[in-house]
Amino acid sequence: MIPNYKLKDLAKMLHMSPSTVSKALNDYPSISEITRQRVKELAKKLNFIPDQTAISFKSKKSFSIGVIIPNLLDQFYTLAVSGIEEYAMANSYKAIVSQHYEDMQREIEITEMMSKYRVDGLIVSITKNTTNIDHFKKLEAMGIPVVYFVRRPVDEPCFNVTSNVYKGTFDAVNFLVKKGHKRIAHILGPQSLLTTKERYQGYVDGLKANNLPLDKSLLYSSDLSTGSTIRAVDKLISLRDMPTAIIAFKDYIAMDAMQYIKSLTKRSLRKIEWVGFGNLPMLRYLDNPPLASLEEQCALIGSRAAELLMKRIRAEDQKLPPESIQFDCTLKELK
Amino acid sequence: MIPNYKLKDLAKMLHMSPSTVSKALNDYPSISEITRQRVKELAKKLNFIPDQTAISFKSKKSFSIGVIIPNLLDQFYTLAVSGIEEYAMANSYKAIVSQHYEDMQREIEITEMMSKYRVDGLIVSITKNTTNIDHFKKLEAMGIPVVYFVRRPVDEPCFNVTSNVYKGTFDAVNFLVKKGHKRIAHILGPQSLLTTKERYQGYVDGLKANNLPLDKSLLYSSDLSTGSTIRAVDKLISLRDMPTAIIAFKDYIAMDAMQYIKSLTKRSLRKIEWVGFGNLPMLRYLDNPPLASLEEQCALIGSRAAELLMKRIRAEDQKLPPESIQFDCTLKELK
DNA sequence: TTGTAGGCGTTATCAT
DNA sequence: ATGATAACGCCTACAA
Repeated sequence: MIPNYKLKDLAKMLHMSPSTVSKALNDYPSISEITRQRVKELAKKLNFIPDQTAISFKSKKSFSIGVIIPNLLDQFYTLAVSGIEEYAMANSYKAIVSQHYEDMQREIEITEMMSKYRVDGLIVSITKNTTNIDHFKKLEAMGIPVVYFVRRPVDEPCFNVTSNVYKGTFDAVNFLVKKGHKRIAHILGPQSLLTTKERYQGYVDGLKANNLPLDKSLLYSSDLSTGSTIRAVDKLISLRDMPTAIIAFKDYIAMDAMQYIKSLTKRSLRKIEWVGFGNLPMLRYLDNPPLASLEEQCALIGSRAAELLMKRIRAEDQKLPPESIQFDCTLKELK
Repeated sequence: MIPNYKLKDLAKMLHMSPSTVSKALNDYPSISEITRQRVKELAKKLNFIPDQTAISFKSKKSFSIGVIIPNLLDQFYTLAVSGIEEYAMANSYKAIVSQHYEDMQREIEITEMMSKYRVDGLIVSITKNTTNIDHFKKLEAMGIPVVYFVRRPVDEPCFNVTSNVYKGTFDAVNFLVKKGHKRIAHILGPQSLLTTKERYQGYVDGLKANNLPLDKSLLYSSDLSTGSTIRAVDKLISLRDMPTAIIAFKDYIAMDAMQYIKSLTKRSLRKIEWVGFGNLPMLRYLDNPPLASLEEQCALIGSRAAELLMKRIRAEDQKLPPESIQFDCTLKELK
């Protein structure tokens, strides 16, 4: 059984006071080199590990950040979380991850748990149903900074890190036009999300830049569920003048849609080209991937969000002006 | 700005002592009903949140558990982590997740961080290169219980939760034999893993039960990397008497192998049937899934591991006898 | 350069 | 049934 030595124990062994030991371990300049060395040597020898709970208590910091995401099975979030964790660990912080599964009530409960845990800050990607963000505002009011990534509240200035999906969608339209497509549809994401509107605007402007008409019948929305995606696809393929290419809100929608189309007998439908968002690792396992995907910097988005949060945490109570960071998407041809 | 009320604040407002307030909030029987109510009412009104860092300090518990896994991108672990988190949260515990990416050195470092964080316990799936577990033993010696899941140390009695892959592989052989296969190969996982040996034994016994010879040339090992899997496949398909079916250590190996085979010109190879382990959600996106997969109770394995760990945490210093929990795999036909 | 003393917020023990 | 007090381990202002 390895004992848990305390400062006091080391002090006694070294015939010093606990404060001297503490200062030596924390490299206070007032401590003599020789003392510092003696202390550190013994600490190492005894495998002294300062009690983090005591340090947290004393410093009023938990050294942990909360992370709330839709779903860890979505590789976009898996990678983002990895980025967050990496950055956090490198800064002696730990991440506490939780999934809301698109349930706003759950999001609220998790947020409350996070405040009970006394996290020093929170990184969130809200649910598609999050209409109000009082729960997050409450955290901010308690002095716990919140940074959003990808999905963020509408109408509220906030700290956030996102992909430039406006430009991404714009690029996708250009790409498809160059490939000869003129009937380009777009399956939108949940209407409530800002990131849905941004893609939409990129789509509109992309068409305009190519002198293509905006045809509202080429626009359907999916709530991200497979069923909803299928309904959108059904609408699009029942058009007299079908689209020849479809830009999907994200890779998973493209995959669901393509799976569905494959299940249909009408083989010509398989000629419809797809462009998704994410360029997620799992695409490599598909026999028939989408034509292209807009690669997002998932892990980087996560780590920058963490960085931004840490900056706010370090700023303590001083109010910093909301900051938005955007990363470009890169269109990758997949076949 | 919402203030952080303390026990002392409530006490002052209620003209009571802090200890009475504390007892009331914690439902001590010695506190009168009326006092309890007055206290709770005010606490609720002021949104009083006890300082968890103080409670942790006082109680010498961090109320957090560490989780170390190979890689969050592997859906098996994603689901296991979800199970762990769910169980932890339901018990007012938080999970701190970290990935070792098969790097033993990293595993050691993470383990050390976890002890610095003073986690109350640790749940681990070791790396394929983890030859010694001194770092985990050290944690145990410090009074921090460790529970392994899926991948666990060889030669050491330990608390662990696994899938019954012996029976799973046995079932797979039976299944393939019933389908008419006689040349059944097995791509083993990393040799160091116990769970590799267990599958192997199930394979051997499965063949025996069906009066099929054990042909060592039908056995190759993959270190889980795509390259290594490809090399195993190459060996198998260059045999004069090729296998007609292959049992893969896990779904990802089957997927890598099938991708590789698809890239080859010899189309007949695509008739080789595959059986994987996991039946992971992403399989549904494959146009040509393996013939079958042995479904594992990923989330359940995670939550039971958490449950086991909590039991050990609650047992404090009393030594409990090592416990092994196994869940059956269920063979699912996928096409 | 080192030591002393007080306090962080909560809870447990003991006294009233 | 309630209150006073001490203690958890560490840090830091201040004293020596």
